[in-house]
Parts: sequence; structure tokens; C-alpha cells
Amino acid sequence: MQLKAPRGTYDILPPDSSKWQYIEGILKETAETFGYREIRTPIFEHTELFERGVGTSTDIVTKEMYTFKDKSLRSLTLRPENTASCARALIEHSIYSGIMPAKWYYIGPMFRYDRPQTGRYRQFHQFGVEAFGSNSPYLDAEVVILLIEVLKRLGLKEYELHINSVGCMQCRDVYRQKLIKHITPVKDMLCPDCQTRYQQNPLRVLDCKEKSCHQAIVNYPTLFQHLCSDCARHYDMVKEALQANSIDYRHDDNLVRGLDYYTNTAFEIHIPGIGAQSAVGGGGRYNGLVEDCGGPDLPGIGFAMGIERLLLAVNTLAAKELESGNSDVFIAIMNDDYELQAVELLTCLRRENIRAEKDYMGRSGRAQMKYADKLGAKMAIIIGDDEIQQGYFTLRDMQSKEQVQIDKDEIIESVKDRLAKFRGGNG
RNA sequence: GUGGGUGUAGCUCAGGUGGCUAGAGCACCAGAUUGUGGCUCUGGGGGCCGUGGGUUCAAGUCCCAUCACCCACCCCA
Repeated sequence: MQLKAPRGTYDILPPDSSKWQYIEGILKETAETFGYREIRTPIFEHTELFERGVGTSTDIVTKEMYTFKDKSLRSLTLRPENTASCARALIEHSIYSGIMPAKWYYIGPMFRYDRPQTGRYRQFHQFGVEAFGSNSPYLDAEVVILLIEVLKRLGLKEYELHINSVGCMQCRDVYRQKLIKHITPVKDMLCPDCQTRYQQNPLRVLDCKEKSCHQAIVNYPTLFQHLCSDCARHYDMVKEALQANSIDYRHDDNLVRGLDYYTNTAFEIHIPGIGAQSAVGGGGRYNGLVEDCGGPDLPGIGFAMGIERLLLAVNTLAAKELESGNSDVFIAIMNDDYELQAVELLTCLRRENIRAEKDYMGRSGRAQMKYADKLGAKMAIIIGDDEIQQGYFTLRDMQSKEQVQIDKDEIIESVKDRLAKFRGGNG
């Protein structure tokens, strides 16, 4: 049997890789503009970090982790997300004793054992930001604004921002009891999934898609109505800040994010038309996380975006062609005696940062020109008997077919001049 | 983990009810044009027909299993 990439993984080949570079560039640039610096954490961590940080009741921890034992029988896990690692790094390096807030962004692969489908892979890529050490609602807003700014810079105009507040540990607990009281009399009418959700995390029953479940729990108390005064005020201030930035959002009572560490603000971005997995980004506040991971009682907020899903959305726009792979100059030799001259000139051009190419397949002169054309070379340098005997190179403009003889000592300068004109001319 | 769909050349796909050396377009390579690209023409290389088993004189075609991909559930980014 032929070896293939493991299920749910895939290769990113040229020319697609340049799309990735383009998107990653925008993500990094935007984050840096907002004052976030890059953090790179290990791809695997102690399994315990995710159990504590993500939460043992979540699907991620109970059935989606790639966990293995190393040769010393340590239990390690390929990171399913990066927030817990950031909290760990914050604690491990005592970052909290420095300037606060600590603002980080990351970009890289994550791993979850899930059934693959459109926009969902076992190795997938996330961009995310985390800000530790401040409970300011305006920081919540900053993070959301950053998320929206990324979409804008990518040219994505159709998206829905949903936000909610899941309260603090105290008001959420009060609410949870009320909700259980409301659901218990009708629990037999719930779908099988909700029967178990009701046991583990009754809040999840709220965003079940089954109509019968909605009908069963109709007029349920909302979390929004049960926020304590601090949490309600915090939520109001976040919304005010978003309004001040003309960012449209929709309060969504049913938005209950899956990870255990969320408190207060929770948000999600959906883009229609990219399949069932339409959440391109989501996040929120996680004021209990750092302490849960063994650090001080420090608040935090952040989000993560799925790059594969962003790419799906960008592709539906038929985004402008990125012609980064094209060569500037192709060196064609009309006689294989001149290989060495070609090799030498090639290096000289490249040292001037000119994208230069030559043939390595023993092609005929004609085939070399065809190859140059496929590479998208703007010009060709032709080396034949006449050129060598008389000490010049023939420089051909591939578009106009115009050819000139250039003294071999002036070829580099001449190529540079012409390239500058190409770039200026095409805007 | 559950359900549905699909696996034939690098890619997109043809191959009624089983029957000679498995086809096309595109791509790739070469030649026409031995010192010159895009168009055209000619030729060429490429296939364990996803894999394993079964039925049959005979399987790309029928049956079973398995794997992979796609779509959806679930969950999430």
C-alpha cells in the first residue's frame, strides 16, 4: 500500500503555500500593530496541563487528544489549543511580575482527534492572541476589534459576531442551579445528546439544534438575566466599546463556549458559505485559568482563529492572484559548453536578489525558452557561440520579444535597471 | 463515535445487463523549428482500475470486508 499523509492531515504545496504566507503575514502584522508580540510554545505538553487548563468535562480532553507516553513513560499530549500553554509559560517565567498586561499572539499547528470534514482537520492551524493581567472590559473590546480588523484586512465583509457573557464563577453557579430546576421536569423530552449534556453541562442544552429540545425548555431563564452586578456592568462596557468602534454584534443568549475556562465575555465569529464548520474564530475571558494552572489569580482574555477556515472564506472571494513564484530572469545556453558561464552568472544575479533560474534537465535551446516562459520569467539572457566569442550577452524581453546585446560586464546593472522599470511600470 | 456519498493516469473524468493488449481531455517530455517561448501539428512516457478476499471459464464491472477522501451529525477553530 502506498504511504499517504495520515487521516485528517495534508500537505501545503506551492502555489498554495504562498496563500498561507500571505494570510500569516496579515495576521502577524495586525497583531503587532495592536501591541501583541509572538510567543512560541512547545507542540506537546504534559497531558496534565490540558486536563487542568482546558477542563476534564470537555470533548477536547475526553476524546480528542493525541496523548502518548515518551520513553521515560511521561504522559504527553500534542497541543489541542494554545491558551493553556500560554498560561503555563506565563507562570513558568513569572511574566506577571513584569509589565502588565502581557500581550501575546501565536500561530501554529494544533491537534485534535476528530472526524475530518470541510474546515476540520486533525492537524489544523490556529492564530490567536492572549492578554493576561487585566480585567478591563476595554481589553475585551480590543481583542474583538483585533479579530474584526483581521477579517477586514483579508477583505472578508460577510461575518456575524455573536457575543454573550457567561458570568463569573459565582453568578454562573446560581444560574446553573436555576436552569437545572427548569429543565429537570422536562428532561425526558430532551434528545439523547441533551440527556447527557444535562448531566455534564446543562448550559449546553441551550444551543442544541433539535427543535424538540428548544420546545421542551421554552421560556428558560437566561444567563444574561442572572449576571451579578459586576458581571452585568462588565458586559455593558464591552458592548459600549464595540459600539464606539462601530462594530456590529449580536447578543446571543445561547452562546456557551465549550471550554471550561471561560468567564464573562464570550464571542464567536461565523462566516456563512464555508460549510457546516462556520466558526472561524472564537474566544473570551478566562479569569480562572491562570490560577487553575497553579499560578496567581490573574485574569486573561483571548481568542483563536482557524486558518483553514479563513482560507476557505478567502478562497470564495477569488482573491487576487499572488504571483510570488515567478522568476525575473532565465539564463538560456545554446550550447552545453557554456554551463559554467551560466552557473556563474546565475549566482551573481542571485546575490543581487534577482530571481534567476537556469535549466537543469539538459533541454534544447528551444525547450529552455519554453521552460523560461512557464516560469514566468520577465527576461532571458541568452548565451551562445556568438556571445562568448564577442564578449556580450543577449538580453531578451520575454513580453516584447525585443533583444539587445549587452556587454558582459554590464549585464547585472542592465538587468537591474530593466527590473526596476518592470516594477515601476506595473504599479 | 453515528449516518450518507465517492474511490479508474499527476489532474478532471469516460468505461449499458461481466468478455481481446483499459480510454479521452488537460498536464508532462520530445520533435516539426539542431541559436529563441506563448499558437498549431505529430509522437512519447506514464495505470497492482484504493486494498484484501469471494463468486465466475472470465471481474474496472457483481458480492463482502477494509482503508481513504467528501458531505452531514456531534464538537469546535
